[in-house]
Amino acid sequence: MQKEITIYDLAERLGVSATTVSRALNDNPRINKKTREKVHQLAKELGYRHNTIAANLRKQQTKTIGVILHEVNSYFATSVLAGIEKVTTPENFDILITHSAETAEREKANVKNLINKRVDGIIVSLAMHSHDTAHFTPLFEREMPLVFFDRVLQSADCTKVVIDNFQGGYDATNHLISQGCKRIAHITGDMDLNVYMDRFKGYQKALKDHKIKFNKDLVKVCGLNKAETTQAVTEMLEQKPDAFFIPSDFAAAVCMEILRNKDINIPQDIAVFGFNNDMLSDLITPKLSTIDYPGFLMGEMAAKTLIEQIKLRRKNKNVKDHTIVIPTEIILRESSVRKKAKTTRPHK
Amino acid sequence: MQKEITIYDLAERLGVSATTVSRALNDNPRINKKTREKVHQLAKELGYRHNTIAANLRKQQTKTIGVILHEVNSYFATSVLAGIEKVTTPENFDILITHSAETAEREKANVKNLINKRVDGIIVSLAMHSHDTAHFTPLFEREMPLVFFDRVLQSADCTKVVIDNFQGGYDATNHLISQGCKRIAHITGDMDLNVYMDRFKGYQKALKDHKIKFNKDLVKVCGLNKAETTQAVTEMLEQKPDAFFIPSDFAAAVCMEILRNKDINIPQDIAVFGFNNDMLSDLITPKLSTIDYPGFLMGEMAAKTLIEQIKLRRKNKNVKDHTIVIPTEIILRESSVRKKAKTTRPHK
DNA sequence: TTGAAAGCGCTAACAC
DNA sequence: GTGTTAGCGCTTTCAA
Repeated sequence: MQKEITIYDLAERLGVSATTVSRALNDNPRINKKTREKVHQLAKELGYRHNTIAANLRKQQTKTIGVILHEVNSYFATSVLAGIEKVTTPENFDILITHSAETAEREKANVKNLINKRVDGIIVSLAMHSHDTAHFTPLFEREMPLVFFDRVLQSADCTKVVIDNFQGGYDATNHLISQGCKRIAHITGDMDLNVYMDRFKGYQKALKDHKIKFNKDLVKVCGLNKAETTQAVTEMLEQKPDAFFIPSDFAAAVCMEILRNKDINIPQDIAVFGFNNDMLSDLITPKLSTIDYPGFLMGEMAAKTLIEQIKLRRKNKNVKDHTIVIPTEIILRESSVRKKAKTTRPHK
Repeated sequence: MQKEITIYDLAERLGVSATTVSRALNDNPRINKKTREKVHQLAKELGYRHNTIAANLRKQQTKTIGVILHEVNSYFATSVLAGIEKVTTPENFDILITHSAETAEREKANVKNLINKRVDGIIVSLAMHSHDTAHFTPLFEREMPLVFFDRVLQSADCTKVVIDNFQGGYDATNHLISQGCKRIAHITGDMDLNVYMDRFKGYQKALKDHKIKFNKDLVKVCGLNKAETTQAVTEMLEQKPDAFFIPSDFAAAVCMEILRNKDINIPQDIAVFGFNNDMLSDLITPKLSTIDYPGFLMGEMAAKTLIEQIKLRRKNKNVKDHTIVIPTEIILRESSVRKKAKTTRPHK
């Protein structure tokens, strides 16, 4: 390609200095209105494009927020992203999305990449398999503005945005019990992650509150993908459960398919309860009861807090860490409601 | 934060020049092995991080590919992304994902942003509403390596990766006819887009080949989101169709829900046919017949071609534009198969 | 209101 | 095998 036009090219043609051009382009108020217009005019004519790279290098800031997601392929992920965008766009921050495909290795590479790219701050949800979290220490050392959301680092001293997973697990289980379920199977994800651990605790608490003895044979941990869920559900059926509480709508849908193939009636024979209120929970038959997961709101809160941090940091002020807990909401649909009138609610 | 370590800091401490440090860090072969090791060692100790921005400015290349998607929230989109990543990762290209949320305005802003960020090339699928495509001309002027995929600019002289939408539309319609359907409703998206136009042409051709007269009352264009699809389907029912060919799995699923609510039997009363082979097509009941859309392969091809272009361009060689057509595959499931044994296939 | 000069951190041409 | 020097394109003092 022909070389890109620079501010020097503009300056030369207009007989002014590059400084003036730069100021004019940035609408600096102390530039003469006429000069400014001339500059803008010529810039447009010649197809000048601001070189973000050069500006970033000079300004030592990128106005970019790195986002590390564990996966991108879900309604939840896109909701979070939308929530983040809602607050970054008006603030003129760009976002750089990376995903770790649930592996610690990729997560590590992403952290490194984002540091090298000198993002101004990072929003992260942990990968399923990232037990060794040493790769985050460079961020702490740099005092990089950092917000964990959803799947958070329990130990770390940093800002977190989470939903009340305990309450969600409790509500789901409590509801299943109210429908007469007594052998509630719980197929869930890695308990090292706060989200699954807390939901599990909620499950246990609800059982306890209803004097149902906890039975560890009814609990199974797996990757919650199609293959592993299929296996877990199939094995679990030997325990003769009368309900499945699977805190992932996708995995719950997989479970429902298996039950259907075996001509098991949902919810009469076995009730099913998911988690997330994903798009598909409202499209499958019977519709899936679930816990609404306000991804948009989480993204919004995370971005808002992060930008605050970034601004404080620029002023060299101290950031105080805190945890934001977002309430959940139970969504009752056909897959779990045995009694009374159906209480169906549309997907938001 | 404390300032980041630079190659000058390393150079000073080691009593060598910055050049040497730079070379050592980049594993330049003409650097002494011992020197290289010392540099790497100290870099690690001090937590040195390569400054991508500075390097990019200097090298006049970013090793980054911009991707403009019309939306991110689909199995197709993530498949494409995965396909792109498969080829960019080994080539050490980063990808910068933007989405236009189906609006021309956002698309325009994204193009501008990617130019300002000086990406080395761009892969784009058009937004539904981007009729005015003037915002792409800066890319052509710059001879920016550019590949359109899926939703392409019909007019433009550039490389395109598409699937055989005509064949897909033909196969779907042909199949429905073979199942005895005669009044096949077609609810589809903006016909200015090649994808919908070509599927529509395939639909027409199949009708013609079976001597079924084309009836324009059975065709409706809408946004294919939940609200618009609901309205379109509801209105269409007045035409008493015996099949719906809706070239979007999501919209087809919405349609099926409406039919279910009206106690219309699928496929006996009305058959339904989608497009894309999305995740959900295999999870809903009855399972949705559809056309497999090889997103992963498309992403792969697009990225491969783009990187070729980028490399040619660096050598100042000419790029010749071409169109790559990827074949589709019909997936027959319960929603459309009335006769014979069920031919169900799992989602890939 | 404008300009000169310096520098962000890196790489590469050229010299030795 | 290593160093000197210049420069990528921009912003920002400081001075006028």
